[in-house]
Amino acid sequence: MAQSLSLKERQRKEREDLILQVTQEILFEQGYHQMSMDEIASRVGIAKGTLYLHFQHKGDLVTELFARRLHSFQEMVEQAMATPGSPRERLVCVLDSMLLYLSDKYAHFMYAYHNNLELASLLQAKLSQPFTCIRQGIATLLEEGKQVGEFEASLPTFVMVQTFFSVLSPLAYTHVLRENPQLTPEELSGYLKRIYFQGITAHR
Amino acid sequence: MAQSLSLKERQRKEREDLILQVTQEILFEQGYHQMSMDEIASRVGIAKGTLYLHFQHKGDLVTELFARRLHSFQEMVEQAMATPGSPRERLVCVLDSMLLYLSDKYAHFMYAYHNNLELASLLQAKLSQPFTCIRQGIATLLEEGKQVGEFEASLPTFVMVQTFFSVLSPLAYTHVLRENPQLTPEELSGYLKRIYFQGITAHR
Amino acid sequence: MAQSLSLKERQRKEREDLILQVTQEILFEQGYHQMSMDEIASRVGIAKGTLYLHFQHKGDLVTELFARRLHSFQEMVEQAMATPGSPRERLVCVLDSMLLYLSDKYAHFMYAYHNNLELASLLQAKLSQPFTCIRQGIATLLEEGKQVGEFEASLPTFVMVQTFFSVLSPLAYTHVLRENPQLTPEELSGYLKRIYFQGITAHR
Amino acid sequence: MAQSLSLKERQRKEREDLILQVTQEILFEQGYHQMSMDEIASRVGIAKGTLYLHFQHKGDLVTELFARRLHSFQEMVEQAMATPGSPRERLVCVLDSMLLYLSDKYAHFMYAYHNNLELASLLQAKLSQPFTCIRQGIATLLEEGKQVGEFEASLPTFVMVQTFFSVLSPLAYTHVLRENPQLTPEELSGYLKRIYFQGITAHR
DNA sequence: CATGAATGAGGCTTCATTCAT
DNA sequence: TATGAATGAAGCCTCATTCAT
Repeated sequence: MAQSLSLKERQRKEREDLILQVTQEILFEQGYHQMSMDEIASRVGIAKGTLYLHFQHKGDLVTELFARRLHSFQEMVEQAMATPGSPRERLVCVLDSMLLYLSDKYAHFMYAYHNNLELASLLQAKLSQPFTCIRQGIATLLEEGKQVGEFEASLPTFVMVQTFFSVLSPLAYTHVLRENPQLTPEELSGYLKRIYFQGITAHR
Repeated sequence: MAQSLSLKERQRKEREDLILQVTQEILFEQGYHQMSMDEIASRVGIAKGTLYLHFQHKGDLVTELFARRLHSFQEMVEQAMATPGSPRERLVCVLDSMLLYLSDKYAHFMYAYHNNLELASLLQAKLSQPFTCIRQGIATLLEEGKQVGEFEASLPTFVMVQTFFSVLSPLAYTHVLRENPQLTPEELSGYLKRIYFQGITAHR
Repeated sequence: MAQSLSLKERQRKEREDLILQVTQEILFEQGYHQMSMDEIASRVGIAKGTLYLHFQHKGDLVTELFARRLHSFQEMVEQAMATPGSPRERLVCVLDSMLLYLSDKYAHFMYAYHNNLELASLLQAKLSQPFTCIRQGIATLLEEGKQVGEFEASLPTFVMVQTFFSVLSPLAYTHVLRENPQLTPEELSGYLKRIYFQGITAHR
Repeated sequence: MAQSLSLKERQRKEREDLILQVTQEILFEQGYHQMSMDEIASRVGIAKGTLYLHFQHKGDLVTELFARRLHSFQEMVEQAMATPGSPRERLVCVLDSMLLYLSDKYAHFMYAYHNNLELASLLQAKLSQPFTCIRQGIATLLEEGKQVGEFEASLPTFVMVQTFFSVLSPLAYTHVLRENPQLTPEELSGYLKRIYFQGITAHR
């Protein structure tokens, strides 16, 4: 009986994941407004009404998608941030985590997020907290690096943080990899790190 | 007679410009989907049907807007690229032009472009050519810089090009300025150039 | 075995009564259209499918509710009609019963009925018979009253019947009580009887 | 030109009237919720979207219908109330107006209003003012009649007002006429007035 | 019998596009 | 050429009803 309940629960979760996966794909292909509930249901292989048993509104579907993805993203980053080592080493670790994350299936999601103004209002509420946490963590690492002389103290931290995210923007990252198939993600990651860290290193 | 036609032509062009200007504004304010033909016509001060005498579809309106803006953007960049000086100096010149461009009224347009996935399919065809030209120009400058030892030769040029655009992505640029009002565009521009050029400078 | 069946029967009837009671409440609170099968099931504490074991359609639920209520209403009225006394006294008795009925919990049901056109088509078939019986009984009393000179003979009986129901229409009755909380149902009942009976009394 | 504009205006108004007329009919036949915008458009002979050029929401359609009908109803009643004569005579005049009103095509509308709880919330805002005015006028006449000894002073005025409306409730009125085709509206009106006025007349 | 997840028809509303004037 | 009323396809969402467990 408990077995059976847990089975149902599992199946429900599996379907929810499938719905979110399909949502992610269509969102990537077509954007938020072109994405229709009909098409999601049809691709998942369920009736339209069934979608609404899981998510009450179209917006909730997308909000939940991003919330879940960002949550796992945040966990990954925070784990990397807790690695022992110098600020620079820890920042490298964070960068590696993020690029690794981007090179897998979730890149699609980040791509959609960074390229759709219309999602902003939907998502801001749910997403601001994890984003702020992550940025704050990066900022702390950068300031520690400034104090030990690793990073250039005359650069404002928030510019360094923004550049950190710009350099490895999922848009740029996935675009480069798509256009240059001979390049491995690791190689690209190496190049980007070199540019970024050399760019912010303190003058001798 | 030819005079009269040319007058009509001029008036037609003026109205087209006005339509595109209004389109740009609404696009920035509301995004592509929310932008309605009704509102464009109403703001321009013409009837909705008249819009269709100039642009056959809503999509054409936006496509043409971006094509024209990108064209002037391309001209500006090419002019900067033709400046005399070392590759690095010319690249700085290009960067300055671009950031100047972003800091004025046209930032709106770039902002909308970089934030709306739905525009991508509409625009890709018309925009690939000028974008490719610009990237090619940057790539040439970077390779010249590698040959004279200014830039790090072991970095693939296309990574350097992509990073060039990432660092000054209008998304990041306008975002930083909005969040940090005490920062002038010139200061931000200085920081970004310092990071980027130090990042790609050849190791001594 | 027969005992067990009868137990089951009793439980089934009890649940049906509960379902109808809940239906009555929701109908009063929200109207027919807003009333959802989900909410009925949830308030009753059974599964939605179970509702359909008792009533095949949403409409049946309401039809049956009204049929049962009208039936008990009819019984009450017929009992009052059988009271000994003059036609006028017996009519007063009927009126008292009806107003008493309206002032208790069943007013809800009458209120809903008199205020929802959408129920009309559903109910007409099932309700015409008891309504006709009641009207017929009132008509008989009125005609007896005419013959003994209590009521004005020149008024058509069916007008007197209709006016009888109009004056104590549950809509008006509950409305007046709601708007004038200082008035007791008994006082209101007294006023209405005075107006009605003085209105139909034979001229001297 | 002005002619042409006025023609367009007239046609627009004519169509609006037609839409409201059709709305009234369907409302009477089916009730508010069963009434679909599709059916209205189809019966009027226009496209669904065209409805929305005249009325922004389904609710507005009904609200506007009732507002217009009540407005003309109110005007008629107020005119009757201004007639010279004793309170009783003026009240008779009002009653005649109202019953005349009910015997024409607008009875449908009153029927729908008095029988649909779901309309109440929609309409209350727009309708409370004219209704209150009318009731207030009736109340004033009744109180004048009490002071000159025409009407029974011991009856609360608000009960007399409510009974006034109950006796000539459109529901009852149209029902009686429908069931008794041999009865003319004038005859029915005479009977109802006799009952009502005899009912409220002061005891000698 | 009881359950409740799944269904899908149907309703309201928007808006790009057309076309008669 | 300019207009703007009219169109109707398409989208989101609800909820009565069914049926496999």
